[in-house]
Amino acid sequence: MATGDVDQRRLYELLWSTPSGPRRGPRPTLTLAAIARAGIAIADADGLDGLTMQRVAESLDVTKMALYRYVPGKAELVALMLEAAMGEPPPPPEGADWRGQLDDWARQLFDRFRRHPWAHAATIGPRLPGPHELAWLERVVTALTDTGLTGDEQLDVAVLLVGHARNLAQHAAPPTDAPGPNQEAGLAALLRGREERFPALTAALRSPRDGDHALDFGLARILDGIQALITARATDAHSG
Amino acid sequence: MATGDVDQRRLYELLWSTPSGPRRGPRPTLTLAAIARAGIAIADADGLDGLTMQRVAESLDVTKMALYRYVPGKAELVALMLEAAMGEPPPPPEGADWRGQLDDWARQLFDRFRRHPWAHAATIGPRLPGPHELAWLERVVTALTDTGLTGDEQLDVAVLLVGHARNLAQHAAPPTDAPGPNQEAGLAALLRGREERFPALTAALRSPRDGDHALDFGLARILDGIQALITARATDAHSG
DNA sequence: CAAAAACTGCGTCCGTCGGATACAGAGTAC
DNA sequence: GTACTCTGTATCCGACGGACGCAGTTTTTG
Repeated sequence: MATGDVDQRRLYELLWSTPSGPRRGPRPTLTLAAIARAGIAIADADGLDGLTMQRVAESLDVTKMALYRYVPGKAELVALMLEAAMGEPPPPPEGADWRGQLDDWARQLFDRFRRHPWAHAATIGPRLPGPHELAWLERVVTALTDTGLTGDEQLDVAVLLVGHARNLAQHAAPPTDAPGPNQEAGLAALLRGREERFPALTAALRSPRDGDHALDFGLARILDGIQALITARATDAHSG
Repeated sequence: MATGDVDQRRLYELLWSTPSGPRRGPRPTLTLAAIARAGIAIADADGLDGLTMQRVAESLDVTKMALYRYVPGKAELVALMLEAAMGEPPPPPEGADWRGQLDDWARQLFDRFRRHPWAHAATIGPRLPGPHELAWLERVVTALTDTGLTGDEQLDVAVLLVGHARNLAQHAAPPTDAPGPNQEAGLAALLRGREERFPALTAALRSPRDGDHALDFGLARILDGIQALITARATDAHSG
């Protein structure tokens, strides 16, 4: 990853254009989808640092330079991989209210991020979103329609939720991983011998630990906060 | 950034060891702090991709390889930069309750992340935290002592807040930047001509936009949610 | 049916980056 | 003063992203 420059115009066409009509010349041996799939497999295993044009090409039985006929560069390849890895958003659970919908939505997104650890790094900074990404966003706003929240607030909720899901995916190990030593074990080791410097942390770690509930905890607090706002809005509207 | 391997033992010594006693040989011309400072200046300007050992060395009037006498590699340099860039946590505002303390804490952290956009990428995945990072954590847990939350929950609150501050720093432009076109302007342009595909998003963007309040909004919801939990706990304790 | 046009895949080359290694000189302890 | 140790440096290497131009193949046009 030493390429920070993205060809915005070409990336837009790659993300949003429909398959074009009849072309001249020999027919391509590869497809964008296949290239993205190959890249995802490599990045899932070895991260974005392990993702090289060379390896992608090898896994497709092509030369490295052949890829550049399809993709302008590595940055755009990662963007395509991200769009493919996120995929279509799942349908909202039937009969669920806004809270049930958002809860499910956040957990599904968390799962996507956990399955593709490189996705976190790939979603830093301003980006050109793809159709799938916008479809995920659309789901949140749809769930919040008729709750009394303004459009701004609906988008802010989306930002808040996607941030939480993404952040917690980095703390959690990928699903295939063995249990292994978690973050807090290392924290406890670090604190040993420094108890008087970090007394509150030491005390917090002394209490009984039962599994990792950070996703659930944060999600519950966020949804509680949103619920309080919606309730307040409804009360205002009725009384005003 | 093509170095994902970190020498954990040496990094621990670099982050946590005190300056050692008298040494033999010629005295070093550089200090770890000066190197980290130089790296921060470069990364602030051009990001982690613009940060090369060569450039850091040049800005210190040394050869590239001289840096490796102080730092095992680039990954460890970034870790040191992060520790220096975050700095000591600010003192809690006087007389503030837990909510006031956490609100101020989150905004201060947000500010640090906004000033150093590369810090987001530098904090992905499991890491060895430095003294400053643990001191920031300690502040949160201290603020939540005697609120009735368990140690687990106090840590979960910290994860939740740091995630929000960090996530929103990436949406906001660095403080020195001109206003410029924000994210939502690009979103509106993307939606043009696709209104029937993303009806809810289109509607949300049609409502009046007045500035970017995503940080405030999310922070308020999170703190509301925590407050609700604390209140419920207190009620349980009194009635049980 | 022939020829031009367009597009694909590939071989070669280059600049840059992170890092290993070995060496010469400088400063300190005995 | 002498031996030892640590510093800064010069040189070298492999890997990577990407530019460029060539040859072959397929479709369109006369």
